[in-house]
Amino acid sequence: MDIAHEGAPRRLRALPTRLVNQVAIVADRAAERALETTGSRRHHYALLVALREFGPASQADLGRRTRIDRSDIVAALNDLAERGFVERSPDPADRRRNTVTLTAAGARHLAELDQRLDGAQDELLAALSSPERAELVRLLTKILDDHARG
Amino acid sequence: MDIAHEGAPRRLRALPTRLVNQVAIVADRAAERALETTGSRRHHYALLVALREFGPASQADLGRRTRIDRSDIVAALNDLAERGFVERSPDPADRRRNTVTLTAAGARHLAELDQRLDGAQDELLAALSSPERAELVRLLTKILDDHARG
DNA sequence: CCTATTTCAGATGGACTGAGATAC
DNA sequence: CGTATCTCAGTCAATCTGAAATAG
Repeated sequence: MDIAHEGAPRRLRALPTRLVNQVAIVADRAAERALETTGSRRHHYALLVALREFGPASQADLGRRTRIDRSDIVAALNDLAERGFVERSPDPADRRRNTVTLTAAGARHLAELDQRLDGAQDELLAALSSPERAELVRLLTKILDDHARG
Repeated sequence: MDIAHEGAPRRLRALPTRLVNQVAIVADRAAERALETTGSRRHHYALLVALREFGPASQADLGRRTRIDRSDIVAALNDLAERGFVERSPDPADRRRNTVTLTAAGARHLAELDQRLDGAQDELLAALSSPERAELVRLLTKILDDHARG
């Protein structure tokens, strides 16, 4: 028999660092489950989204946009390129860089992931009203913007 | 040069599962840094808090209270027992169980961790007002309570 | 000379699984 | 018998570090 979150110590229930950590576990599980059958993970999704929104970019740029580590970018792009969802080509203007481009197949794959992840959001936030969801997003964004300036 | 969170794709900035995940990274780092010199980590802290709040408990109970996996409980309690912060004794009423007890040294150590973690909360939530912090805790708790019932 | 980009090899900590031994 | 507890061994995805090769 499982004890619900109400069974946790008061101190832990009121500790924001812990609270955020626990909600992230639930959130990550929901996102993982949503992507389960797609062959993609959160990193792949974030990279595809960045390419759709900003157009072709270098790997270093993608890392800054998504906050994914340079080294994990390499691995995720290898996967995506193998499946034909992105293409890597050398940047003639700066030969250290790869220009990464979203393919048509990649855009279609991304649309599918979008839908599945919308479902994961609803699952995570089922207990919250629309204004509550908006407020949560606002507060989390405020925290993140504050720390990204550090 | 690092791009702030404002530089992230709009879709990602508005995606709660992602947002929570990113804030959790910041939160975990703050908590880790706060505990850095203490020889304890988040698991140790959660276990000590549970023992203080509920008194002596079996390892299975501690796992339910803290949502730490049975197997990670074993490792964390090994550490704490080695340092004299908890004691394990067989439960005479049910000989499958260990009764885990907080020692005086453990309580002193816990008081130190409490203080350090208070600092980590302020660091994480620096950008939020008091009512905003309370609202964030309320919303996160609501999500967690909702999912703990699944 | 120093910095930036891509890549690889690996460390680390956390969440989790499976199985065995023991006891209810 | 089936179930619960404790323990160990080990998997897994994600975060992150260090260093090499190349190029600005």
